[in-house]
Amino acid sequence: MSDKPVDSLTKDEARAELGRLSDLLTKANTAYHGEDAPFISDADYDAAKRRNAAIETRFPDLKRDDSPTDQVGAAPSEAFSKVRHRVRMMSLANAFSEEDISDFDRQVRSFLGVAPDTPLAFTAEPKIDGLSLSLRYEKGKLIEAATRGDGAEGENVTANARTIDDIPVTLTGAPDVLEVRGEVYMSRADFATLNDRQQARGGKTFANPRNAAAGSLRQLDPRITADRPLKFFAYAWGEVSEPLAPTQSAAIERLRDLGFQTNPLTRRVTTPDEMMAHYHAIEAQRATLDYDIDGVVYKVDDLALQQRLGFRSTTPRWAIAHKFPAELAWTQLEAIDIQVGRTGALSPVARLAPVTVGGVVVSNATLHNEDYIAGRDSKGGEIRGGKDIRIGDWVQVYRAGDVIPKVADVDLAKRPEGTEPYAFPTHCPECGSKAIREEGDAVRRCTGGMICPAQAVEKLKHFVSRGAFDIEGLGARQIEMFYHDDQLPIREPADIFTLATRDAENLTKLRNRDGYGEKSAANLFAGIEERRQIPLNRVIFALGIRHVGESAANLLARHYGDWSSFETAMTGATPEGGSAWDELLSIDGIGAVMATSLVTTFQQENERASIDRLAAQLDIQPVEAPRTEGSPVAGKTVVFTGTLEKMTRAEAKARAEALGAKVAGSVSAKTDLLVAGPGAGSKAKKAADLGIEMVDEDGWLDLIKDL
DNA sequence: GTGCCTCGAGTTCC
DNA sequence: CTCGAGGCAC
Repeated sequence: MSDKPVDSLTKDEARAELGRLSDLLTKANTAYHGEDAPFISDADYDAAKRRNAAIETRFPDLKRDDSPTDQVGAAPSEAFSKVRHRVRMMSLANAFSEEDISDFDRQVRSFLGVAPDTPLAFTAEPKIDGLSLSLRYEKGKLIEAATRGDGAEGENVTANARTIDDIPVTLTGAPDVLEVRGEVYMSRADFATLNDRQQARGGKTFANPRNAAAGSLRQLDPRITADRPLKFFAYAWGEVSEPLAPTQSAAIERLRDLGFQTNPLTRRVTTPDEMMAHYHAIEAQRATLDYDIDGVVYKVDDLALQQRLGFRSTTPRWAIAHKFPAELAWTQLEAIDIQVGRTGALSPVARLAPVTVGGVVVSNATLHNEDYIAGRDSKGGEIRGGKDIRIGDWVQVYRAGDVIPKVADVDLAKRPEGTEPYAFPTHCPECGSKAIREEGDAVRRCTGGMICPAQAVEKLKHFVSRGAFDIEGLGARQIEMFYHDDQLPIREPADIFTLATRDAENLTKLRNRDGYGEKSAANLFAGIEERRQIPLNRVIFALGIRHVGESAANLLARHYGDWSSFETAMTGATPEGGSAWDELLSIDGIGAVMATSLVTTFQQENERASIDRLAAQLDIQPVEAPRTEGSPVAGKTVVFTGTLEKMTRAEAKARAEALGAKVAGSVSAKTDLLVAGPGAGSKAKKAADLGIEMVDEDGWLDLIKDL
């Protein structure tokens, strides 16, 4: 790229350079998105893009049809290809107190049926404050490295991972398939040196070692990553073709033997007291370590037990992270703003004088709700000793779980004179409708419904969000823009699917707008078109009905199967009762509150009409109950009774559900199978009366043994 | 009725 | 990530 100042370019030079820049940026984009090695750095990419824009501003008539300025979503941060994890990368549940730790020990024992006095081993290791990485080795060769991402899908950073010294490129004596997981981090000393160097060069400095490690790993140019002093500790694994060892501690040793760095402060402990002792020992060393840690992780040592314990929706039952107390900071509360959510909830947000806490500058913090500001909890009890929060107050903030800033305390001694308790608004700041608090509800909600623009926009954002329609090129920012657009508005979900038709009829085309070009407009329309065909569960979730999230939407979709059955059921049911209502409540996981929310939504004329307009635009795919391949209990209703000797209730239930069965608590005509252990009483008798199939615990295990 | 366990909703920062 | 609420087992 030429260095000649934009101001002094002749028109011919400008035309030629726009061509070169367009070519360069297009190639760079392709390289980022595809398999090719990226060939220019973040900084060069940005510089080229800025120069391109500057030239276009000076010579608007030279702007090309394929101008890189119009390529929406080509930001470098979206540049890595996606990798689906074959074994999910879970997060960990957190513990903050000794009590949480003994709860964890108790829960594990009760799930497994291990008596309190029987020793149960755990590993305890420091929790490194970096970013997790999964390394896939096949036949001893590193073939792929991926970040955690959302746990299911991460980013491919293989080229960058290869440059890290602690990550072996080949392994000897490893299983054919081995996914090693661990933490990429930067030592404190290296972080300080890097920041000095960056500063000297006029580059950007990082707020903390964690950000520096994250920023370095996600460089588009692996040569930059190679230049950054990243390190890696291995502490877990994903897919393996053969077991590494019978225990967690032995598996970690095996990883060390294979050539990985493992943390030297890892210990084996057997009681909550020992866990606490090791926690305090590590905490005492924290300041002298050369890397940041934010707690201690405990894992059940025996891998067979880990497998029995299994997973909750996002976390394993066999591990927990014991976090160090959060860092605190004092600052002044400048204002309280009210945000309106998609359900109309009025949420107060604290605007703070910027303050550094936990290595990050914080200027906003959540204030939860009315009661939290007033110093009351939801049951009318006191929090912060009953101290209320006022504008102008000095407040103590911390980052809960090291992420979300919260206001913890108020310094009454520094309270300015003449302050008043904060008067929570009784009307929606966005639409002026009355905001009311229902009996027993902690939040105040705007009653404006679809009239309220804030609610409408938030609902639309939810509609296009990840678990819902997830339309490429139509994110929160675009929704905001289209909602306020007079030429081509999106005011309700159905409008999204008429966008292309309306654009075709309009005089001002989307492709001629700021921020859009021929290509990006076409991409958006294609992205929308792609989602016209969509599974029922996503549609139900996308509607954004209160209390109906992803999980409830799945249950409903599975139960009703197709859109017309679902809609007929929702419009036919009334909270007063009747067969449609009873059927709704019979779904495991759907209670009266969810049912009422669903039914009242479909009863409101305007909501109903809006939903109908949407459905008319879509090709909604039916959802089949998950056919668990070859499972003899798929779709069956199973009841466990009596004493189970080889597994606990919770375990039996989790296992049965994983095989597609529904587990009920009591025997009824709908029960398909009763698993009766010794001491089975009335349930066994009732099952016999109803002629329901019965097996004992061994019979059950035999039934599912091949799965 | 009480006490788990999960899910849903709202939120921050880079 | 956290809090509150919903659902369900005991």
